[in-house]
Amino acid sequence: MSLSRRTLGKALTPDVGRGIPDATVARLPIYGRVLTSLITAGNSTVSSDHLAALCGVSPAKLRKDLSLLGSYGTRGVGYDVGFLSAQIDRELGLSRPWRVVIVGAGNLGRALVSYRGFESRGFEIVGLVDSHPDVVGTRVTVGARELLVLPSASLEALVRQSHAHIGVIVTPAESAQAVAERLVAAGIRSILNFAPVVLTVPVGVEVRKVDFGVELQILAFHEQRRGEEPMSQAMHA
Amino acid sequence: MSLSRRTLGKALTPDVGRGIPDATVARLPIYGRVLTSLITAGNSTVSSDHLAALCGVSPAKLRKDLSLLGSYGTRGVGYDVGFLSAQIDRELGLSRPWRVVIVGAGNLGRALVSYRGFESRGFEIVGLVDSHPDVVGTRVTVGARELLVLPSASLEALVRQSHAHIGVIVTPAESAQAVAERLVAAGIRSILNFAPVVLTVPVGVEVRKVDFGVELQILAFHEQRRGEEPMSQAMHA
DNA sequence: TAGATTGTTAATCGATTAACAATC
DNA sequence: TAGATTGTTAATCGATTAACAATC
Repeated sequence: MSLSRRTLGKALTPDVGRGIPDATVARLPIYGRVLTSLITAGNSTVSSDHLAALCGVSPAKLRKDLSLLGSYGTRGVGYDVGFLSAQIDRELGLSRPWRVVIVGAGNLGRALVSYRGFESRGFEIVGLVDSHPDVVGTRVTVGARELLVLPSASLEALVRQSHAHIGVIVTPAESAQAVAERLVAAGIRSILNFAPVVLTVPVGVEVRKVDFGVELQILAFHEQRRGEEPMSQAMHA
Repeated sequence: MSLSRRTLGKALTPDVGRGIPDATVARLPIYGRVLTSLITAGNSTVSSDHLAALCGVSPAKLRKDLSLLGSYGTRGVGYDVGFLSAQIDRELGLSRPWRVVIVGAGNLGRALVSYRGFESRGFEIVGLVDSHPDVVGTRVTVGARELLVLPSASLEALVRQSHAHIGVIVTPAESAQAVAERLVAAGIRSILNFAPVVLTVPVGVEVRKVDFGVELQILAFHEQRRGEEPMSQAMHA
């Protein structure tokens, strides 16, 4: 009973499976975005040195990461940006649409709805719910479309009818766990959690967490550490 | 991450000679938040098993992490939640106030301003700027206070006069790099970047990045992988 | 003492890096 | 060919884990 349920699942499998390491997966979206901007800029090929610099990683790491997807480069030449971009998108699953439900229409929820990066990457926001009567029934514009804020009670129906894949929790901390349970019960197995709580979910459900407070605290830590140490080299504005 | 092996022979200061590992630092805010909720709930002590379960990590990892801060537990008993919480806050630098400037007063910028988790953790938002004439001059409420949206031109003055430590960039991708450069020139050395771009900053400036798109793409990856594998191994609840 | 739980060790696992042979 | 750059190797580094002696 002391162990979290989540940690139990991965013990016995003899990893012959050729999965991409998590650290690499976490970098693929960055490579993808930079490649997109290179395509827009009209480049046709790019070397690992150049791409790595644009992505803020070392060339060795970049080549290692890309080699895990396959041999998509040309020695002496570099990578075809369009082709590589397509391979990364395919690997990440961006070549098919993913339907997203957003729970919570506060400031942050509305900011997410109007965030252009979703639609442009193939994510479709199929619904937005909120429990606050003042907010229910109002509209939020998403690009060309308009989204109606639905009452909290219709969450399950929304998930089922839209066949949503991903639930985004943007509620206060107090309601997040209950929302997560309702999402899972309705069939959702991927959750993006913005509430400052650790969610407990059944094995097989994937939760990712975004917490501005945590990021700020880590910055504060480094700021403090810097103040403690005598300034060495560094700094040239 | 320069490391200075300097011996300030203080009895109560734990041996932090080579610094807390990044992976541990990233978890400290989570431990801190859970401890805060335990304090609120009236608990006085907690075991590593229990705390680990609440934080979603393994007990071994938790004890290892905490042992890097010092020996703050009692064998056979556990940890005093108040004391441990204070040690983590001190380690993270939360026992002193940090002043934050927010650049960009769009949906997301305003969501951040009204995010309670900042003030409650000792961060003070000292200013909010935006380049859009329609937005400049409007007000945003932060808890009890009200924040006036300042014009972009006053960014440098704001940073200097408030002695801000941290800059938060919530602008569109196009303007983010320019804003970063202005922040750094004005003396900021810690940046939290919400714009979907990789920022280039001088050595000594710390940048952390939050990107919802990246998180969603990683979820999509796992969702796809799950669909591909005929759940043979991998899953047993 | 007997039971509980920490702090630490040593082994393992995974990720990063430098170097270079392969090859365009 | 000569120069450029990938893909891969092997070494290193860092993080995780299981186990248990220390000790409350």
